[in-house]
Amino acid sequence: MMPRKPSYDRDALIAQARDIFWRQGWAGTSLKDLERELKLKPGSFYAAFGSKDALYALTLERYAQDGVARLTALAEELGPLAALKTQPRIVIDSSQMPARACMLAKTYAELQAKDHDLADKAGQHMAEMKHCFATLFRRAQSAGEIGPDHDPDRLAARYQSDLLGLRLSAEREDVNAAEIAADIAADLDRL
Amino acid sequence: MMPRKPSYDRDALIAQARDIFWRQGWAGTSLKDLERELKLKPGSFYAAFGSKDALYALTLERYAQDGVARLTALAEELGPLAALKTQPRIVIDSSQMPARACMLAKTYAELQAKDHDLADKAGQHMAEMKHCFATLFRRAQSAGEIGPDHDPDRLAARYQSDLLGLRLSAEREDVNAAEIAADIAADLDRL
DNA sequence: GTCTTTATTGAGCGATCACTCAAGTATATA
DNA sequence: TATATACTTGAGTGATCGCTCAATAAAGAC
Repeated sequence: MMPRKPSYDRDALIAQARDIFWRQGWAGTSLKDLERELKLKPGSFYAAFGSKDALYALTLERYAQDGVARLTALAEELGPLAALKTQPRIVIDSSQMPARACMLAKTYAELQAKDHDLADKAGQHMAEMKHCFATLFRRAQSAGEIGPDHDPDRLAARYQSDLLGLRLSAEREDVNAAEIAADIAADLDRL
Repeated sequence: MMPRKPSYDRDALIAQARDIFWRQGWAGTSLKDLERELKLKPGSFYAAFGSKDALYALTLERYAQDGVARLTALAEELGPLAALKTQPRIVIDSSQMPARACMLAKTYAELQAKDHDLADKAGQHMAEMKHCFATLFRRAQSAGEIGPDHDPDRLAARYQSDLLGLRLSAEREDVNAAEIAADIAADLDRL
C-alpha cells in the first residue's frame, strides 16, 4: 500500500539550494537559511537530503552537469573555436545567475585547506570542465581553426584559468569585465 | 608610573594570523584556532585586537602592503615590464607561502554576498593592486617596452584577472601552473 | 619594599550551529 | 471507511560560535 508523496519538487529544491550555496558559500549558508528559502522544516530537510553536505554535493553535480551541457550545446551550434570565444561573454553576461564567480572555484577555495570532501568533489568537476575545454581545442585544431603547434591540454588549462580570473573579476564593481572577456576571446584568434 | 608591557610581539601575531586566515578563510577560522596558534587566551586576544573582524582587517592590510612592497621592489630591480613578467612565476613558486591563491580574492569571494565590511576592504586593496599594475604598464609604455596603442588600465585589469586565475589554478593538483605562468609572461612580450 | 597599573587567565555568557525525533497529519490501498 | 505508510512539524539536542569579565599575576614608579 502506497502512502502519500512528498509535496515538494526535489529537483527544483536542488536547483534553488545550488543558487544559495553558489552565492553564499558553504559556511556562509546555514540550515536556517536553507529551511527558510526551500520552505522545509528540519525533519523534511533531513528526510529529503540527509545532511547539508549531501545536499551541497548534489548542487555541485547539478552545477557541473549544466555547465558541460551548456558548453556542449554551444559547440554544437557554433563549432568548437567559436564556442570557446563566446563562453567568456556568456559567463559574465547572464544576469539571471546568482553569482558571476564559478561555484566550483569558490567551493574549492573555501574548503580545500580543511581537506573537506566537497573540495575534492569540486576539484574533480573542475577537471571535467578542463577536459571539455581540451576536447574543444583539439577539435578546433583538427578543423584547422587554430595552428597545429599548440598543446590542447595546455591551452585548456590556460583558458580555464583565464575564465576563473574573469569570473572572479566580474564580481567587482571597479573592473570592466566585458573588456577582459573580449581580450580573452581575442587571444584565441592569435593561435 | 608605567606598568608591565605585553609579552607578545603584536606585529608577529598579525603576520601569523594573516597566514591562518589566508589558508582557512574567515568562517573557516575560529577563535579557538587563533587562540591555540597565537597562544593567546580570549582575554588577551580581545585586549590586543578587539575582535576577530578587527584582526582580520589588520591582516588584510598587512597582506596588501607586503604585496605592493614586493612588486615595487621587483620593478626597482628589473624595470616595469620585467617585473610584470616575473610576478606570475613568483606568486606560484614561493613554497613558504601559506596558500597559492590571493587572500584578497578569497576574502572577497567568501564575504561579498553578505555585504561584509571585510569584503569591501579586500576589494579596495585589490583596486590598489590593480592601480600598481597600471602604473607599471604605463611606465613600460613610456620606456617603449610595449606598444603605444595599449590602454594601461585595461592591460592592468586583464593582467590582474590572469593572476587571480593563475593563483587559484595553482592550488589544484591537476594543473601545471608553471606552464600557465609562462604563457601569461609570454603574452606580455607580444604587446 | 609598597603601590599603581596593566597583562594574563579561564570559566562561562547568550546565540547559533547542524541535526534528531516523537507526535501529528495526509494519502493511497484495501 | 478503515488501515497502513510515509510525510510534516517544531521543540529540543549537545556542540561550538564569538566574546566578556572578575580574579590573579607581574612589572615599572616611588
